[in-house]
Amino acid sequence: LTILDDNDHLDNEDDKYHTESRSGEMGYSQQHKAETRAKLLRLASVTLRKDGPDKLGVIELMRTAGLTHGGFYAHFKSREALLVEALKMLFDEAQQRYHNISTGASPREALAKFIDQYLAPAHRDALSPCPIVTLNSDLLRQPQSFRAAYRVGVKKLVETIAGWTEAAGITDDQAVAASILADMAGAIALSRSVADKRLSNNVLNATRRRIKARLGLRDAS
Amino acid sequence: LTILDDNDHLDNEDDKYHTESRSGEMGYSQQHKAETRAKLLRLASVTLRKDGPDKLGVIELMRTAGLTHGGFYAHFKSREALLVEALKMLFDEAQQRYHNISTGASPREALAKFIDQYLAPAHRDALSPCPIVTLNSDLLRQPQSFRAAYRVGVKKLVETIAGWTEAAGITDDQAVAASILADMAGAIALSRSVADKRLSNNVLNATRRRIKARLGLRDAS
DNA sequence: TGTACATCAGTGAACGCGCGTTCACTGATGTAC
DNA sequence: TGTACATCAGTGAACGCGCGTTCACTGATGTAC
Repeated sequence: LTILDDNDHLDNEDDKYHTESRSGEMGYSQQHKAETRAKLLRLASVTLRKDGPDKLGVIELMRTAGLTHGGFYAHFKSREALLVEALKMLFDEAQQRYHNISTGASPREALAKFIDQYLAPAHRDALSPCPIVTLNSDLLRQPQSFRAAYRVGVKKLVETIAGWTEAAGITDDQAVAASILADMAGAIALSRSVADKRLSNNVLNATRRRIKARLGLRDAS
Repeated sequence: LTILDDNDHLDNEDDKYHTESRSGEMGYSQQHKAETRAKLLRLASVTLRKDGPDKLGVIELMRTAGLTHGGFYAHFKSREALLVEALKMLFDEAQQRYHNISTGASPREALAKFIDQYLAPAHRDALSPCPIVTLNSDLLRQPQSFRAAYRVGVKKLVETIAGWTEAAGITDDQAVAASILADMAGAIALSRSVADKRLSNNVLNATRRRIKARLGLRDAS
């Protein structure tokens, strides 16, 4: 009878699955559609981050997802709509990383961790997860819809950082938070365009120490 | 006879023009070819700066120059070669602007002028003449030839700034010069992605004051 | 000076290719009875 | 439970378009005699 209980349990879960996913629609389930859309967005955001907005193609995306290109328009109004959604996803992911950094940490710890991670050589050498680093030059070349989403994303990130500095009793000035982000993003960008590794590392180190000193944070190295 | 003198003068200029321009070649003059090439590069560098590397097209470029697309290959080996040349031109122009800033000015004056101009709201609101601002996100997406030229260009700019700080008796550390450039380029990029004009201006002002304080320069505002 | 010839920047058709979008369709999966 | 029907995500041919590059050519401008 324990087995039966188990079976019941599984049946219940299946029922739950079906009622939640099939909604009142026919044909493919809404969950299935949502999963496909999520998959497309996930793939699109990777391409957007890696190759930029101009290289994000509908046909290539669908092929990567194992689908044919015509089906794209069941999920997105246009390529531009996809671009905006993918960009929002990149900013949401950044916001999530900020959230993870600050969870269980004091504001000062969060700031220090954030700065250390951002200005680590590993960040320079990898595909940056930060949309500001990967996409700042694209801002003025893209349509208004893209710019608007970008600006909303930056605003939220700045507010999160300003929240930390305020909670740490340093300052509630958003311009300080914004210029820290600007300074760090610029440092990553420039460290990438310096061939000399020693000089490149020095740029990151100098920036890290300077920002931390400015905020009254201790620097380990 | 004054008229004759004038005519002689014109004739002489024509002769000069012909001997200088026709060189030893036949058909079109070398000067004519060089002028066309220069025109193409000038137009290409504007497009590169404005619309980015991916939007710089051979056919569109030739049409803008009033030529047909086939003739392109008399001047450049490939689109990629054009891209690299156009990029070099942008960096050369930047280097020229740096030179103009420092002519007839003390190192400290040059630094102050440079910082003030770079972080002016006018820079944020215009198409940036600085290749770092306009192209930093493109670096990792473009071919090696592009990256190499970009890195050479940045290196020269950093050396020029380091030359100023050294001559001013501040520091001979290139990492300081590089991180100033990074800070400023980042500030312009971020000020553009902040919708709130007041906050955007504050980012620029905060960055300017901070950099000047760091270098021991007086700030007018 | 005048004429024959050589050069080569520029022309424009053609190449193979990829793009975003549309649209008539198919077929797996749901509901209704 | 079994069967008829409806839905709609996904298919794939087709659309007009633009891309970078090649190539046989043209014709303006030079040199040679």
